[in-house]
Amino acid sequence: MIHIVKFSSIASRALDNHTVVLCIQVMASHKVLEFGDDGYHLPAKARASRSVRKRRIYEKKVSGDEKMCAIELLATVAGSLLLEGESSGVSVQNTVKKETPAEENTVKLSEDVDVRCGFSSVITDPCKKVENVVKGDDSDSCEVENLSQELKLGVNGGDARPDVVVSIGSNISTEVGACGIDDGLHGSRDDVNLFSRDNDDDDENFTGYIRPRVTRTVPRIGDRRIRKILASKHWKGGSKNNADAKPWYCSKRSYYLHQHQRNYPIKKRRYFDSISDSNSDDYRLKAKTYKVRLRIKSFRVPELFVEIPETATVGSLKRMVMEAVTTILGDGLRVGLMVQGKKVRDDSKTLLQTGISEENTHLDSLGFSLEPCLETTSQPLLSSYLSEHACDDLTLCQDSMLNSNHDTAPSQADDSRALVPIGLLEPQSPNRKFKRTEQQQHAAHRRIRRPFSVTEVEALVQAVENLGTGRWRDVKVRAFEDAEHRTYVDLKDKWKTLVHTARISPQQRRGEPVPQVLLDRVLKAHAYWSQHQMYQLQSEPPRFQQAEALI
DNA sequence: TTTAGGG
DNA sequence: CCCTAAA
Repeated sequence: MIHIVKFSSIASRALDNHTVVLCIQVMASHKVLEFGDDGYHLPAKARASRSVRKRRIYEKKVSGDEKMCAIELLATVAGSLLLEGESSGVSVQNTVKKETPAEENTVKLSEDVDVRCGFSSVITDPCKKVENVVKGDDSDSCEVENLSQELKLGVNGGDARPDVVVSIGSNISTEVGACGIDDGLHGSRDDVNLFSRDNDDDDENFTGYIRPRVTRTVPRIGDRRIRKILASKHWKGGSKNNADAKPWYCSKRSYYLHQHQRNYPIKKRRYFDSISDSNSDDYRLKAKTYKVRLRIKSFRVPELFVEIPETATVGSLKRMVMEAVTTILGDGLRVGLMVQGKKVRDDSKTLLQTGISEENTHLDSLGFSLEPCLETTSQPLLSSYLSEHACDDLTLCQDSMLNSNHDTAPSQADDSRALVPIGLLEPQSPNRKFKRTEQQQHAAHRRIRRPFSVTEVEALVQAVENLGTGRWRDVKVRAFEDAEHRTYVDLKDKWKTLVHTARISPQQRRGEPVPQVLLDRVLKAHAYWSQHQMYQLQSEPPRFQQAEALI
């Protein structure tokens, strides 16, 4: 059962040499939710209100270059997901001391990470429009000195897979490790660090990052190379491609794992061996009872693009990031497991069968991922907390999440438990709870269904007869001005369905029957305006009533 | 913001 | 109803 999940930190970086590092601490399934050094709490309103949303501004697509020019915000939540095995009773704590906004275009991130157990992971982002959420919060326009450009924060699509992950922030080095069940016999339990990026200057334009337990100055970033990283085409991708979406980092991870295998402390390989019972009646028997504890050392939130005026305060920025993160978490996450680059989907397999507990050897290529929750079998990981405390506030978030996720292959939704039998996951109860709320959430977002009454249909038909089928705004003003809940889009949609209804047999129609006479008028008007669209485009649209006679 | 269509 | 590309 996962008791504690924390985002231990989040770092963002601006392109203009200004760096802002934010830290977030999230304690899922508990109530703590700190944000940065302000002790930020889960926003009471992480979702833009309907009204806000309504008048949200649609922006022109930002050109690639514009995007680039905009502050490249590297939002990296290098957090630690702490697992607390209930059975073992091991309580893990992760402490991250936050950052120090620098005055000189640099920021120091100092932290003290002490994570005992966890697994590194990456959230393959689900959300594709955090902007919406964020926008709802543009009210705070205070002063900010360090941000000179507009921060563009965006969340990549479902199957985002950046070439590179640039992380500044803590826990960048992902660590995957395993240790025997904590029996206290092994006082020393070094972290298995498979990812030391130290010598990894790469080919990938890593510009800098901070490792745990290190205080370091983030290099200034003025280099456009970053763009490549952030604006990587790989980040985009329709949700429909989610079917085969794998956590983008998988391959990368493997890569790094191999690259850094040498860093793997040999002594660790003996870790399990030492666990064997001293009495060791039967080694093999004991072996089967081995327990593996996996570590989620950190995980990143892929990308967050936030739009914030330069006059905003750091505090508001943090809030935005918070909301973005919340959004991502809001939809729930599930765990994906990868062993040696292969996704393990068969939940029934034992770890032994998967080759995880036998020797440590396989751990080298063990990888976890946090993925968007899908389908009904999904395993919301962090959502339990959210569902309990922030459901109402995450509607919009959920919306976007859902929209970007429901196209995903359901087949992925079943591998989450493969490696969690350690009792780290305890999905059942929290899950169901989440489920309900999720649906409720969805329902909450979607406007309530309001079937058109015959009277309304009449009014609509009348208006269309006169105005034609291309002036919904006018139809609205003219016939539904007072019907606040009927937008011109609604009217347009209704007309669409009316035409359809009129064309199908009465038996196939549903809902309150529309008088045939009206349907006839619908058809007639539709036919008419189809023939006379030209008039609409031109100056003198003939009156339907009159023109009708001509037909 | 509206329009026009697909989902 | 929703979501959006386009206009």
